[in-house]
Order: sequence, then C-alpha cells, then structure tokens
Amino acid sequence: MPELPEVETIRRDIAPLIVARRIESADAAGGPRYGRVAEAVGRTVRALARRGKYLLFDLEDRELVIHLGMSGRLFVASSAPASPHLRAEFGLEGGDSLCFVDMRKFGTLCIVRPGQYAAIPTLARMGPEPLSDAFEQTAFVRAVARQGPCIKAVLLAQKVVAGLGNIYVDEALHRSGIHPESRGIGRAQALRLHRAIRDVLTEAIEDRGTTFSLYRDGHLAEGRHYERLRVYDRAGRPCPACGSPIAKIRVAQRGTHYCPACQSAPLS
DNA sequence: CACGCCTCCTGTGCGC
DNA sequence: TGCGCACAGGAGGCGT
Repeated sequence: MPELPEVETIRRDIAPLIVARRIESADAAGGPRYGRVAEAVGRTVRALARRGKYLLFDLEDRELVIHLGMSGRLFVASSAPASPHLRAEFGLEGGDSLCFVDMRKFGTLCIVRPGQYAAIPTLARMGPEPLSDAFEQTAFVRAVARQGPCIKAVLLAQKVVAGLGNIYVDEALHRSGIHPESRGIGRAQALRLHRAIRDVLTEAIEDRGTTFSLYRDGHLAEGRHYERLRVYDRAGRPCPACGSPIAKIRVAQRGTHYCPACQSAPLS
C-alpha cells in the first residue's frame, strides 16, 4: 500500500545511508520474481530517485528498480532480520545491509540498463510527477474531460498522473467533491482535483505517510497520516465536512470510500 | 486499441 | 472456541 508519500518518505530516509556506498553482495530469495540482483555487485549507489511509486537506484551503468507493492519494506540494518519474508539483501561496504522485506510478494525488484524500462510498462508510460511543474493544469483538465473509464480508474492507472493509489485517490476525490464513478470531469472540478491531489500528497509526506496496516518507513516506524484521513477506511463514520455517513462501494475492483452528500452522483 | 476483469500472495478478522 | 472463508490491493496479462 505504499503510495507516493510513503515511497518518498522511504527514499528520504535511506538515501543518506546508501548513496556513495559500494554494493559488495546481493542475494534474493523467492525465485525468478527477483531476477539478476547479482548485477548490482561491485557497483556504487550514486543516487536514489523516485518515479511514481518506483524507487530508482542509480548504480552507474545499471539501475535497480524497486516497487514495494502492497507490503514491501526497505531499510538499512547492520544485519538482515531473521524474517521469513526477507526477499532481497544487498551488502554495503562498511558492513550494513539494504534489506527488502515483503510479506505479500506483490513487490518487484529488477535491474535494468539506465532508463531502459521496456520490461516495466507502467514505469515506461508513467504520467507526470504530481508535485512537479510537469503536472500541468491544462493537460490534466483535458485528460480527465475524456469520456472513458471512471475518474477513479483513470487516477489509479498512473498515466495521467503518477503515484496515486487507493487511499489518496479516495482522499483527493473527496476533497474536490467528485464522485469516484464520474466520467468526463468538467473544467472547474478538474482544477479542484488537480489542487486536491497536490494538497493531500503534500500533507501525507509531511506526516511521513499513512500506516493503514503494514506500511513502515525507512526506519521501520509508522506514518502519522492515518488519523487525518477524511474518507478512507471510515465507512459509516461522519464525513468531516458535512457529517453524513461515509459510504463504501466497489469501483474498479477496489474498496472505495466517499461521502454521498459532498460527492454528488455522476450523471448518466 | 482500449477497456475491464482476473490473478498473484498471505495475514487478519469476522462469522458461524 | 475454533475453523474456514472473505478481504485487502498494484500492476501485469489476457480476453472481448
């Protein structure tokens, strides 16, 4: 469940601990899912970047790409934990290990040539970073105006905007008063949604992410944003804006939380 | 081509 | 009390 704020928090936590250090060993347990980690050995971590929910480790002439999936944790420890869910371990010069623990195995890890993302189609076609200038209002308004899949599916697909998952999609739609099953969003609502996406992600980063159940930051601590959620995991409880009970439905195969009073039903 | 549904995975929590 | 099943979901993949 790590989404952009959680992945960014982990990036900031572990970058100072690994940048400029050489990888001296690499081990993966879990079969072909985590292939070719040995190519990291002997290379130095030059930088750690993030694109959407992907972490990108600059290893000079290689790039290590990690997606945390539902339950992935990434941290630096003096020795790897005795966890049955330890999927990969990178030994760093000086004795520490970069550890990847992932209970549900939804996470992925692969090594590619820098910028060559053909094997990772979602990353290859990733939309603009929502907290950068690349997230332009005009392009966003045009993209969500199209009569296609419902707005929740559009936001989850990573193509129009990067980094949103189930929690922050529900939160951004509530803040902008848009029903999750709406299609063809008008200009005024699209601009409110654009603003809401930036606001909710910024606030969640300030809170070091949302710990709903399994998420931990780069120091294995919980995030603090859960208590500030307005709709996610709040079915039946009062909407913080109007007091109506939050509803839970199924949209795009995802549990979807919204306020029936604040987020008007889509026309159709 | 694009949309929508299925699948993977395992611990948790609830209902009977 | 204990068992068993539904549920949680990001993204790849496949079928329509």
